[in-house]
Amino acid sequence: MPMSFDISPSQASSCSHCVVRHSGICGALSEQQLEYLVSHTRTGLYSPGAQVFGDETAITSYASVVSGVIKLLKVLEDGRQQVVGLKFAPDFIGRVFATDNRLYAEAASPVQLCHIPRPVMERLLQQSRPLERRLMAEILRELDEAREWMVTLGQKSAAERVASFLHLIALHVRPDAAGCLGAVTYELPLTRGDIADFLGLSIETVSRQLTELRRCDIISIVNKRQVTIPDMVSLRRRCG
Amino acid sequence: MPMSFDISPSQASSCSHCVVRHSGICGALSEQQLEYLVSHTRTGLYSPGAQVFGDETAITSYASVVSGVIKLLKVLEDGRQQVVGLKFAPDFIGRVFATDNRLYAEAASPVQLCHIPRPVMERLLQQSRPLERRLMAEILRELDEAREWMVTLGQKSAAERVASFLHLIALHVRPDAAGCLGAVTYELPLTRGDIADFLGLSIETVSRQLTELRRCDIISIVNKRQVTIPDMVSLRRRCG
DNA sequence: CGAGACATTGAATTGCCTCAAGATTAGTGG
DNA sequence: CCACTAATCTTGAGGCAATTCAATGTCTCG
Repeated sequence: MPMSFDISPSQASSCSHCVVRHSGICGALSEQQLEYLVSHTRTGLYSPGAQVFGDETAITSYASVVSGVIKLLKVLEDGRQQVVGLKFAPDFIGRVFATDNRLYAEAASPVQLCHIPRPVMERLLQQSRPLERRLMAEILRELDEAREWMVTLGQKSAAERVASFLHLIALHVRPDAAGCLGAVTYELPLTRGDIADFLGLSIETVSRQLTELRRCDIISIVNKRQVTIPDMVSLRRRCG
Repeated sequence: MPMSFDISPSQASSCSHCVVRHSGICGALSEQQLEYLVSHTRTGLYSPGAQVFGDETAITSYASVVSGVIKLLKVLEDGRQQVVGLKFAPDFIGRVFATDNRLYAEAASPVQLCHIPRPVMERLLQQSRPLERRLMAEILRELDEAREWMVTLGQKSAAERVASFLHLIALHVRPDAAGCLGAVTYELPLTRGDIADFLGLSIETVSRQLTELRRCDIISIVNKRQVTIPDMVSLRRRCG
């Protein structure tokens, strides 16, 4: 089992101007459906490490990330764990058309979620084909990302993995950064331990590779978390 | 680029009793829709190593596996490649709702496919919500499998990876083998090289681990390919 | 200020890869 | 039918990258 701080989410009452309105799946809904959804939504706040969904538990609700980062992880009996996905706002979380979860969802940073009760989501999915399409698009993107990451896990060296991770986060923060010439700066949403679990490396190796990248002026880091990438092209060259 | 033997598929005319009728996605269609589909289907035969779909090429058709095994793989500039998925009958192949491929699809064993032209598939998807649901279910399963495999690639030792691979194939051949007491025998659909690319290991390491499993009587192998697993439980214990 | 979590750095170990040489199999043509 | 070649697989020896173990450094918060 992953470390579970068991911080129960602060439950707020339904928020009419919840960010879910602007989120991924909600552009697919009519005014009326959106009204229905929002009136059945609950906001949850989670501290880093708090468990949002459990493995092998019944699915009672889905969620949409309002802010922060969620890590999806799988755990082996002996405690080894692998982060198999990261969820940023406005991603949707949950296995639709299934009855139970197959992984843990944990807050990586402070997270705000909009919880959607399962029956509500199922009713909307039944009604709205655009919603189903939107969801399908998101799942296909998840599949692409998972396969991309399989290449990193299976083929790349530690140095390349760490570079690929920094690159991945940069693209999430600044989606147009791919061809961007200017510097990109962001706050790392994961601890070294989380990064290690994501990359299939040890904490020490992650740390060493970050140091090496800093030594080569590919990145600079202040306060352990604030990352600046002066040149995305140089970083990309290190991704393998 | 992966080795491309460029064996062009033998094109047969549309086959009225093509196995596509019994395949995964086709149970979701009406008689009329099935008729429409089958009349626009072409059979293709591929030899091991032959490319079915290319990376970064336009999507002109989808396919359904009739027999044999397809490997989906991603390739880095320097030639390293990672198998990111295996497709067995009656799996569906292709990125729906997208315009271009993001990976290579290659025959691992001799393969028979049913090709479905893109416009045909899109029209059916537009018409049939059950088909869309069926496809969604298959994509969700692919996502589950990809994440399961990420754990293997990121966390497991070479010995555990090889055991996990043999276990995976066993479950495909005999889906009920999970709790099965009897022996399971099958023909390996992949070469040592393919297995290595799937597991993120070298060919030599795969070979050594197979030898080791044989030495411990977890498996027996005849003619390099014919694998027998006398006890699935023992094998599972080695999967980590 | 002190405690605890998180991160960095070093030294020693090990698991897997690389390189290299044989063994086995399948396919080919004399 | 059998030698010959090419491809695939196995096995061994040595090297290296990443892990493990251990110690130190840094930040946060009561």
